[in-house]
Amino acid sequence: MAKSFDKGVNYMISTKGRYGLRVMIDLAKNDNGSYIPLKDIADRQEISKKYLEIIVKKMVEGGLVKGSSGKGGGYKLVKKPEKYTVGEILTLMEGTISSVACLADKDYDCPRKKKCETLPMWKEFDKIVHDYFYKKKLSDLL
Amino acid sequence: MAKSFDKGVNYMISTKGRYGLRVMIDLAKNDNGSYIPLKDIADRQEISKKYLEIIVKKMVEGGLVKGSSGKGGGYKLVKKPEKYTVGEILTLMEGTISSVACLADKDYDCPRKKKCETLPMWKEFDKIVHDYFYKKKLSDLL
DNA sequence: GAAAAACCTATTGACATGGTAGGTAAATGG
DNA sequence: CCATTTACCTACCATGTCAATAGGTTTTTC
Repeated sequence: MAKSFDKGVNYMISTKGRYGLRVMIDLAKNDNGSYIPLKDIADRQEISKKYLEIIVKKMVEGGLVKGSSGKGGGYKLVKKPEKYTVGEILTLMEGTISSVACLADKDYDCPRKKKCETLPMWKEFDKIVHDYFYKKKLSDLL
Repeated sequence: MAKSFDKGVNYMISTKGRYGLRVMIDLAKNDNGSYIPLKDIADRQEISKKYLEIIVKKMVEGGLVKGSSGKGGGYKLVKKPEKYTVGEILTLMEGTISSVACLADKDYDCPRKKKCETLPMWKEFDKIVHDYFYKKKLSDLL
């Protein structure tokens, strides 16, 4: 199941974000009111159920979805698809969506910020990224 | 010199890209026709010279700058600042600028591409990123 | 009470990141 | 010609993430 092209290199969005988003889409598309078992999602999405457990755990902790144990259990969305932004999903899964370390931690105060020639560009770019993903709704992907 | 906030997390742009860009800017700003020693750049940029060696090596290999050994040696740009795009610099330093693995390798042919609900978004986003960084020139940062 | 499901804990190998250390080769100025 | 300056080269390191796999426990329903 491992994708070799996914290894090593540092992408902005890892499998956590990509798979997480696909789980959300799957939950939205297959919503019938009751809980959807992870096995079904794993089968449809062709992702190992075991790995998805890790992904979905984060989504439960982050309040994106809720789970129910036992027979007839599974996962479901807590809001309507149009109420989720792709940005909030990716931020939860990736930790941050910032392109550079300097901007990811709001508390970090760079001593070079006054004279840094690149900071304005990173800020501008970060805003573009942020705007793109937070304007996009989960419902836009269905 | 190590920045704790820079560790572990996967940012789109690592120190290689950020420092590399700052070296380029430094070379552009301090261009007087002759070679600029790495020590001077390291001092001005407050980055360890040893680490910068690794960064600059990539830039030489990639043809962004040229170096000259011996006394009076150092590095210089091979083109005028307005002839460099930020995109080409970052792509060289980071390997790729693609946000997701699926799109980074042009030869990779995803078996799910037909039914993937997220692929169009990644493509759209990648284009935004690409356009942003390739329209921006090194000279825009001086 | 069996089955189905989430949930929990641990481990793994490979690799990137962000450096450090120490040495060799080349070119110049005096 | 030789000391100095500089790039250039090779190796190493600790830490952490990534992308999983493995196996067990709890919860719930039929």
